[in-house]
Parts: sequence; C-alpha cells; structure tokens
Amino acid sequence: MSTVLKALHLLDLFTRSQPQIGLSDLARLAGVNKATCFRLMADLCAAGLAEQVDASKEYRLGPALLRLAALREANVPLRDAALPDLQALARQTGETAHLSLLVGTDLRPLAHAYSSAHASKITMEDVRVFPFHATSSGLAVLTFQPPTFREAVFARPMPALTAQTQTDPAMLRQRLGQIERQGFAESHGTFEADVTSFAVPLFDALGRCTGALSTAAVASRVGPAQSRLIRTALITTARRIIALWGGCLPPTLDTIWTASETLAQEPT
Amino acid sequence: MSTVLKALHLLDLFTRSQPQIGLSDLARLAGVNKATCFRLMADLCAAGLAEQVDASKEYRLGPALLRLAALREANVPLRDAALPDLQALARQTGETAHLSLLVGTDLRPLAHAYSSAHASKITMEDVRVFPFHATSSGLAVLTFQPPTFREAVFARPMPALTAQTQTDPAMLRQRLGQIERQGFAESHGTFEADVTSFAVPLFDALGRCTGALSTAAVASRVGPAQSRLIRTALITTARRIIALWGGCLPPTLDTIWTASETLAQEPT
DNA sequence: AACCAACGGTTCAAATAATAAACCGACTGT
DNA sequence: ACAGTCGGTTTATTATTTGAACCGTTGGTT
Repeated sequence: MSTVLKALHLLDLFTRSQPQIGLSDLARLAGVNKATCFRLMADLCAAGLAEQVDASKEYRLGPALLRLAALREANVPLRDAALPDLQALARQTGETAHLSLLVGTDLRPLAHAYSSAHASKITMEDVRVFPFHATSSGLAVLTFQPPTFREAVFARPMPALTAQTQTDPAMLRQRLGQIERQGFAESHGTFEADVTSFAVPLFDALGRCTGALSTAAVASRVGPAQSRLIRTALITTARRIIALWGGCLPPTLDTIWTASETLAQEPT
Repeated sequence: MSTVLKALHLLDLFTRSQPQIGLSDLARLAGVNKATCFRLMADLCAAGLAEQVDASKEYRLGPALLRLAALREANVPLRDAALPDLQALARQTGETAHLSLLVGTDLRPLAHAYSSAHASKITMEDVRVFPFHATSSGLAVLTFQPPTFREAVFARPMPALTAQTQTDPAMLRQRLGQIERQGFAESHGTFEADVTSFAVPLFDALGRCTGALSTAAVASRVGPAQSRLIRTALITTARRIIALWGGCLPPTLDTIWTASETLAQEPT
C-alpha cells in the first residue's frame, strides 16, 4: 500500500466521539508501527491537515482542512456536484427524480431531473416547499430529525392536500417508525392524486439528515418490479450523493440499505 | 522530502482562480515527474481529498474535505482555537486583547483576554456590538468589505459616542483608504474617552474579511515604542489566528504586514 | 489526410525513502 | 523504587517511489 494512502487513512481515525488521539493509540488503531505513525503524522501536521494539541501531545484534525473545504465548496457547490447523479437516477428509473434540502424548518427542492422514457411526467417545478406530512421526501427527512423538530412540525398546520393525505400526528408517528425500519419512505397520492413516490434521506458531514432524494411516478406505472427497481436505484444514488457531499450515513441505516441491496440482487 | 508531503503539496496548487488542473499542468506546477504526479493524485483521489472531473480528466479538490472540515470545526470551534493566541497577545503587549467576528451586518465580540501587567484595564465585557465607525476593529473590518456593505453601514445611524467620534461618511471613507494602505486601524478615544486601540482584520478561508483582532489601552500609556510593539504583535498574532482558522490573507495586505514586521526588527 | 504536439496513463530498472525493533528520557500510579 | 506507558529518536534492512521512455488518443495545423 502506498505511503500516502497510509497517511491519509490516519485522518479517518478521528471521529466525533474520539476527536483527539495520542501517538500510540493512533498507531494501534491504524495498525502501523509507532515510528511510522509518528512520521506520517508529522507530515500531516506540516501540511496542516492535522495538528498537535499544545498541552497533551495528542493529535487532531488541522486547520488546513477548513481552507481546502471552503475552496471545494466554492468550486463545486452541492447542487452541481449532485446533478449528474440525479440525472442518472431519472434515466435508470425512467421517472422524475427530486433532490430536496432542509433549509431552516422547511424542506425545499434543490434540483430535479426528468426521464425521457415516458410521455407523462410528474413535474413539480413550481413547488417551493415539500410538506413534511404529505410527501415521501418530507417523511424521509422527518424520520431522522430529533423529536423536538418532529413535534414542531406536527404542531404546524398540516392541510389534507388530497383525499389520501394523512394528517393525524399519531398515525404519522407510526409511519415514521416504519420508515426508520425499512430505510425509505413512500407516499401514494398523499401530495397529488395518482402520484406514487419513494424517498431516502440524505446526511451531511456530521451525520445530520439535511435532505432527501426521491422519485415521483404516475401511480399506475409502479408495479412491484418497478417499485423494487426504484428503491434500489434510490439507495445506490443516495450513497453516491452522500459521499459526494462528504456526508456520513448512520451505521444503522447503512446496514438496512445494504440488506435491501443484496436482497435486490437475488433472483426473484 | 517525504512522499506524503509531496502529495499534500499538490492540494495547495488548487486555487479559486484555478480550481481544476490537468495531470500534466499539475506535474509542471508541482515540479514533479508526470508519472509521480499521477500516482500521488490517484492516492489523493482514493482518499477522497481530490477527485477527477468526469468529462475532462482534470483533477479538483474532493468531497472528503467537507467531511473532515466539519469534524474539525465540531471539535475545535473558532473561538477555542484562537483563545491561546489571544491570551498570548495580551501578555506580550500588556494590554487588553479583543477578537471580534462579523455576524450578519454587525461586528460582535467573540473573545477577549486581559493582561496582568497593569492595574488599569480596559474592560468591554458588556459591549455587544462594536460600532464600525467608532472602533478600530470596526474600521479594520469595514476597510476590507465590498463597497455596498460599507455604504450600507454609513447609511445607518452613526452616533457620536465621544467628542472624538468621527461621524462624517466622507471623512470615514478617507480613513478606510488610509487603513488599507497601512494595514491596520487605530482609534483614539472615538469609542470611549482616553482609550487608544489598534486593530487588524482577519480573513476566512475564501479570503473574505470576517473579523478583527485588536488591543485597547489607556491612551496615556501608549507612546511611540508601545504603539510599535502593539502593532507588530497584532500582525504576528493575526497571522497565527488566520492560519489556525484556515483563512487566507490577501497578498497585498501580506506584503504590507511583512514590510512593517521587517521594519520593526531594524534598529530604531 | 497526413502530420504534429500534447494529453492522460503505463511500464520497469534504478534510486531513494519508508519501515520496524530497539532504545531514550519523562511521566504516572502503585 | 519500580513497572508500565507515554511521545519521540535511531538504525540497518527493505520495500516503495521515481523518472525516462513509451503507449493510444485527441485536437488542431498544414
């Protein structure tokens, strides 16, 4: 393995729960010799990617990361970075794909992509806010918010947009639990009649859910096979976008997603 | 030179004006062999610190930086990172040191440190906002803001806090020009009577001025020698804090500061 | 169309830098 | 006073890095 990769691997050992690590621990964690670890960390420190705490001699992530990350964000805004994957999702599924972002207390569309597979498209160009209670994206995001946020949303008015819209907080809480277990959200005509939609949550660098990825399709088109295809495509695309954003997928959700991915590969 | 440093040096070649660089250019810029450059970039890409643009094969900074930077910021908030340097500044100068941050349209105190050298201290514990027109910090920050921001500030009410306070926009514009040339701001009793204060601007990762570092002293204590000492200490500390924050000092200001630093080292 | 230069990427012997065990002084708790 | 750990250093040995030359491709020029 190259020396550079060994050094950069050391950076990944720093986590939120263990933000500062001593030399010996670091060497143990990385499975490298202590002397090697020392030299690698010295290099990382020289480049500013790591630094040593004054008092204890422990290491932690360095200030240069801030500069480089700001540069990256300036050059490749989140939207642009995700757009190709979003378009690929629309192509693969043949359905309209949406990318939404949590802005303050609202879930707002960030980008969308259409497929050319079908003449009938679901357009949501003029939607400015995705209602949490009536869209699959909203439910997906809501599921991974802290309870205070969830209850604040339930306390706001939740209009019944269609005959199918669920507006009872108790029922919705139950839905969220279901979504958490299965790793994705779905909605059947709760936002617009005859529109079936699936969504998965997206996570930022600190593991917070800050958006959702979804597809919307004419209900009649979504049979069991198409439903399965959409869900697996959503998961793999979500994985890519989260990685692209430097995000961090919660381990529990990761295992759920992995399970449904492997399930999809098995013969029907 | 270690391979790791060579690799990490490559990251510093990406700038705002040149965010994507091809392999050959990169090798030329870094002064390394093309094959070497290729391997190093492959490693950086594997670690996510860099990535290749799909269409052109150019390289750019990668998504992992976002994750790592968020982690760094979560573990070492700006305030904590700068505090030791701020305290050192207070110790070196024997005066009160202030660190202020631009929050929205206001300049707010972020931290302060006192010296034990003198019995009479300048305390500004209860100041919630630094007026731009009446404090050295305010003027320092204002100098490096876009014209629209400056004029918006001048359009707001600018109360005369002391007999010395300058409130005429035309005069203030002239002051800003002077500050830009000399690389630091000063105020003599414009915020509080008999308080002389010096300030230098601070810059974030994108080169925007987002705060200031300042000292405040009883006017009678600040003779020519003390004034010179304070200014050089401010500059060196500001350099450290900007580096710690992953900030980016504008080149023009850098040369001005370097000039005054070397000047200070010469015999009187 | 033929040419040329420059591109990203690959190869392989030669050169160099990385490695790991042992060691050091300092500190800590027993 | 001891044993154990820490961060850091040294050393010969070893494995990785290096760079000139070489692909196949691309894009512009003659």
